[in-house]
Amino acid sequence: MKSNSDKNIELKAMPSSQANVMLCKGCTLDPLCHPNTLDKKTVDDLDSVFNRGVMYSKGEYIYHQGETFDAVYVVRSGSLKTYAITSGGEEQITNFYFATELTGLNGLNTKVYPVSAVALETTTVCKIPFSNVEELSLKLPELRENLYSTIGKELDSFQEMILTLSKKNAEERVATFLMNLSCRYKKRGFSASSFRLTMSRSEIGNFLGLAVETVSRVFSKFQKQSLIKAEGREIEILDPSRLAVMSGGMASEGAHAAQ
Amino acid sequence: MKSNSDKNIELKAMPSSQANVMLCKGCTLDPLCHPNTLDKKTVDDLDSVFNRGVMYSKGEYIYHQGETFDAVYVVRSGSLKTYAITSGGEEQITNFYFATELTGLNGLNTKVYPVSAVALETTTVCKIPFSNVEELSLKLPELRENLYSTIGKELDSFQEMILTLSKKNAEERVATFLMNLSCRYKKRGFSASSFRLTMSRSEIGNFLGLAVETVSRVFSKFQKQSLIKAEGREIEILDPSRLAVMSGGMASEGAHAAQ
DNA sequence: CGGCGGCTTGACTGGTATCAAGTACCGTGG
DNA sequence: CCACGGTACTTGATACCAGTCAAGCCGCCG
Repeated sequence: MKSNSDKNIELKAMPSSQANVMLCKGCTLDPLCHPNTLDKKTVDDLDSVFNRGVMYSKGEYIYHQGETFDAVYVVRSGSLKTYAITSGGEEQITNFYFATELTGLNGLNTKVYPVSAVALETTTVCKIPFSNVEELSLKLPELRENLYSTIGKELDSFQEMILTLSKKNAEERVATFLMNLSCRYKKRGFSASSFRLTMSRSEIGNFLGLAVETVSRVFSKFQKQSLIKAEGREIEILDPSRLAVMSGGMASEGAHAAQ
Repeated sequence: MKSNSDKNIELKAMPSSQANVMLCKGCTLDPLCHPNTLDKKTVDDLDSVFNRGVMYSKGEYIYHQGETFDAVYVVRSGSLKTYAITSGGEEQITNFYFATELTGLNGLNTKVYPVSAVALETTTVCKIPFSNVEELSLKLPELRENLYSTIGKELDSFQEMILTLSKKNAEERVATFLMNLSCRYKKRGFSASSFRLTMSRSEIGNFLGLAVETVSRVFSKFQKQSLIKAEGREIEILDPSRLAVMSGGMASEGAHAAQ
């Protein structure tokens, strides 16, 4: 019942300034949005440049694979997935992103987004033109530090994923995935043991390199073993420590998605 | 016969300044080493700070997993692998790096290298303290641009790897790997069709998430199909287009390791 | 010469994909 | 309100790819 949709409703009912303060707390690029070291004029400039808190419905695109890279996005509420279409025409999900996490950095190399980003539910994001990030990061060492750290987390996350895909079996992958979600929810002040998945079994399978049926079977098996309780997308982690062991002990830390 | 060891010998025989010029041409962080926009004093500073062209023998470590992150490294000749030791104590190779490629960026998040880097053959690298990269990137937009692009390539490379691991079978993985190497060698002015592997079958298997035996079998099969000729580590690509098709068409571009 | 590590090949096994069927759920429209 | 269709999910049966075990070859080095 810690679903983010509750959050969205709350958000809509609030004056936007208040919502900003609430959600930007702990945001990676907070200095960009609330630069207390900058003068009034600059702040006003920012306000006009940033697209703070644009709302997307489930299935709507934040950016498309192939589009020119010009901005990064901070998730303020909700969640999204990024995926690439392979030459074979299949979808490959590369990551999921939740509130406070930053997406879009992959465009850094080719200046074109190598993936598309789609909202998994009603989701709000802040669009931040990359030129501004660059420019401001020259002035604000704190922000620069955050940017590097965020990039590092994204790299870590991918490396962790490579490890998962090349060394772990189906059960270990699913356990890793659940522990990772649990960890990320906890960091955001939600329950670590009880949450609602915002993605389908099929999307989990795609992400983890498993068939839908396999994901489903593992969920069932975990349930029989009293590791979790799963009713549709509602998940309860009954035995976190045992699940952590199953995951190969690599579910912790800041892995998967930049915070 | 385009082996890098020839290169090393050549290098040693040359006056070091000349060697620098030759190898730094096309180097990602060239502006850091030859900053023509900076005054003489600064250049002298750089000379004292940078560790240009340190040589490592096969098996020697450039940096260790867990060490404090303080520098990035540009490979000048030879090659190296980076790997993490998992909680289960297994080795997971995360990438290979060749001349002109940059490694060490993964430490950006935790300020600690999440992997170890080991020379696969006689290898020279330039050690560049990250504080210098940061500092100079503030002054040199060109360098900053390069840095971002390099980071982006590393992200691309990992994403590509995730795709390979979660969607491709053994043959596609090996084909992808060979095409990728071919592409990278070509970019460096070596033959795209004929080269010597600097890593063992076992290391290829580890990297691709396959057993050694599987790698060996795929090499044999490719040979029977006249796709390649493989004599130990000496590889000749006989039918690049067919191999590219086998790889799932995703072997191209700047994927795998930052240039 | 013998030993050892890297590589190859064969036989067998097992985990996961695939195919197939059935159920539950949800939004839509009557 | 219910009927309907579609999607998401589950579960079972079967097939196959790749891992594991085992044996042998080759080249290198002590």
